Amino acid sequence: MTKKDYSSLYLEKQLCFPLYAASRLTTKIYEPLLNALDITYPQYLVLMVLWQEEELTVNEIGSRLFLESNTLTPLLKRLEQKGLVTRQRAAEDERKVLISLTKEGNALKRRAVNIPEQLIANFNDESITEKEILQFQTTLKKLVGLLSDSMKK
Amino acid sequence: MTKKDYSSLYLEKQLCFPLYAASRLTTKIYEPLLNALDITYPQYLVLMVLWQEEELTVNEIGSRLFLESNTLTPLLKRLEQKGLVTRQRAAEDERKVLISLTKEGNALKRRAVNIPEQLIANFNDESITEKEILQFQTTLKKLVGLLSDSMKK
DNA sequence: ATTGAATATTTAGATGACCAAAAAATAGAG
DNA sequence: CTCTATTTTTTGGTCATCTAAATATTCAAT
Repeated sequence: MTKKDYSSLYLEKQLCFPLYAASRLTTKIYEPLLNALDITYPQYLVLMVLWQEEELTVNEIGSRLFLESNTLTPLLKRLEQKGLVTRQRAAEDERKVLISLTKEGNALKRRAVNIPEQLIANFNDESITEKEILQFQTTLKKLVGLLSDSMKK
Repeated sequence: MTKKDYSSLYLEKQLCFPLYAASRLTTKIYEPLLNALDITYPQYLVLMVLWQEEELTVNEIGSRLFLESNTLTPLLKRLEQKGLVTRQRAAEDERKVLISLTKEGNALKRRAVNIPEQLIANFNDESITEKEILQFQTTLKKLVGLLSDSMKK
């Protein structure tokens, strides 16, 4: 009786677990900076989309973040309550809900603009080179593209 | 009046957003396979830890997955309800709760062992080479190590 | 015009992740 | 030995994510 090889099930061998861990840990790193703006990380993502495009429907925001409208609806309501966005049915097609930045939502952009550099400042670590990070980012984006394509099927 | 540069806030420039997207998308890819075993992705992670170590305290599981006990407690209760693990106070230190696999929990390992290869089979894509994935995995692990170190401070 | 399919959003219910605080047990200092 | 501090887990509350189902609007075909 030979023992079966279960090494494929080791956490260290998998890609998915470190992705899951890295995602949660990076979100945590953002937290103190986002607390200062009184927003959460997913809310920050939605705002980043809107800072680029001003007015979008719920689904349009979702397609950029790979989120469905049922996740976004309550999140957007919270952003509306904070006075950062408005939600109104589109006149030309009342199925759609247009999300727009308020003046306050737009103003928050100026307070957020320093966040990326503040994070990078925490990471002047010699063990990972700039070049390695860029390569990593390239593969990561490819991976996201592949995964999202394979979801559509 | 010159316009401020907000390009640092573009989603594409950041590392955190694609990590977040990749994590969620990979979890989704696992879903149909895990549904067949009647477990969720975080439950699968806990089981993978236990398949390697048989019996651990709540905190010991948490340290491997970067999760706190307040996240694990309800999750472990659900695994207990499914009959996959047992939870009992340690005799030598009754503050600790020992989590052990049941016979069923151990048996599930045999049904899970094919999951990794089934996933890889979906990904015979030419746009990413094996070598690139290995490099990616290396950097990802380094990143997780850095992030978790920086949390401890 | 009316019916039926497709599209867009919302709601409901379950799980999970996080913080803060409480509860329970142990360890340590005097 | 007792009191306080520490460790470990649980509880309660909020937000986020997912599936499935409900609602409302638009479009297409007859």
